[in-house]
Amino acid sequence: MRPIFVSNAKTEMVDAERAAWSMMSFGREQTEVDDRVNSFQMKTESSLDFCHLSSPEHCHISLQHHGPDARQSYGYAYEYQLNNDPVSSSQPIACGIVYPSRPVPHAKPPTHTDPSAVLNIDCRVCGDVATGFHYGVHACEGCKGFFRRTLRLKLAYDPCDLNCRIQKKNRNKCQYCRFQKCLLVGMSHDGKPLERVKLIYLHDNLKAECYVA
Amino acid sequence: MRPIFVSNAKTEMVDAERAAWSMMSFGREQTEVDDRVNSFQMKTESSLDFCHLSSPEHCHISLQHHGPDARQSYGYAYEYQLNNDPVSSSQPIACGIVYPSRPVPHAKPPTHTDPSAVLNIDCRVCGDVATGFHYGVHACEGCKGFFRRTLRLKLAYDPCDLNCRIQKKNRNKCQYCRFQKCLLVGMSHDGKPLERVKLIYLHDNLKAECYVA
DNA sequence: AAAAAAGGTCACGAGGTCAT
DNA sequence: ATGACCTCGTGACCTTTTTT
Repeated sequence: MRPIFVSNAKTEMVDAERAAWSMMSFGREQTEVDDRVNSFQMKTESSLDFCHLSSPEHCHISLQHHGPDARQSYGYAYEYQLNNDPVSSSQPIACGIVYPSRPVPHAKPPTHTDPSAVLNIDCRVCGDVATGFHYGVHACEGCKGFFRRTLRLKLAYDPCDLNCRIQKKNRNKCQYCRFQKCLLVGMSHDGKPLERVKLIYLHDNLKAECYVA
Repeated sequence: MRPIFVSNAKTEMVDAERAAWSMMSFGREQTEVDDRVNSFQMKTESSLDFCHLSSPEHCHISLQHHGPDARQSYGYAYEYQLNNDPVSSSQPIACGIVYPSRPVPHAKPPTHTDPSAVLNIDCRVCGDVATGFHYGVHACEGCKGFFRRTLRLKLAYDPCDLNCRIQKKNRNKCQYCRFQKCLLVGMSHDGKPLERVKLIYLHDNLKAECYVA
């Protein structure tokens, strides 16, 4: 767990009015990294723009390379903290994923059927493996389809006040609570819940997509 | 029943922590095979990674091709044994299905209503023809319905300590032992017992999905 | 042109039905 | 009570549209 500092990264605010970012401290959770990632760490070890976040939360970042040898998973997790107070410390925030913004040339593009290409990030609704950023949040194919069907067919489910915990193995047990969870984590048909999402370009082909969870 | 050995297969552990596989011996139950399958047998006639299995059981593997002529069923059953002890012998385990990892283009996938497409797999409870993967195991319509009713109506059966052998022709004779058998082979209301599933890549487009039941 | 996300498809299995 | 048959929600996989 060697803490590093990231700064001077090129950032793109998805919702500039609301968010501003503060100093981040990273804690590496995994020891194995490849050369490119090490160099990324070298280059980014400086200081980020300050930002505010309405509801700071714990944060995980997962790194992934889709290089020529993508079959060896490079995924590993970061934790970092942002401060609402630009000067002082320690309210942890946001959750996201870091991945190359575009694949290395000659690298086989990852496909759905290629197990090595799976994002190392969980579906925010049920915890299954997320296949992408769907309706504003990282979600698995199941929750993506469920949300799409619900809106498209204007489905209404039997109300439930048990606030069921939605997990992969039981996500089909309570449609009402599953849909509530979809809304809770920010799924929206009108595009990304922009005020919660922010992109950080950490390195040439490494991009962080962070959001408040 | 010509026994073959499979090894050096690329494996993907669904639950790497739990399972490790041992030497497998296959016994062909059907004599008619097409060229591709013969070549598969040639190529894979070597030795598998060793593994442990918590509860070894009898095992069936069914091969299936979804080739251009998928309407002719290529399904046939394998029996094989795995050993917990990598060196010596004979505790049979696991049950699975082998199929191409991706369908051949233009091949019509088999459908439910197509009689030729019926899985050549036995119900793990009574040995009748399985109609699918129900409650986590391959089961016939009868045992599927029986298990569903038992849970849904919370039925309790007269205890029996005879450990009755459940077969198609006598499966309705002892409800208690039938339900015990359902549980024994791993039937579960919570969906597939995923932690028990393992994929083995036997050949380019042949994949085995094995589970301990 | 390429990547990502939205949207469509359909085999599959859970659960219901009802003649037996 | 059983089980053959049925309906329908699900989600893996695919195509289309949008974004970069």
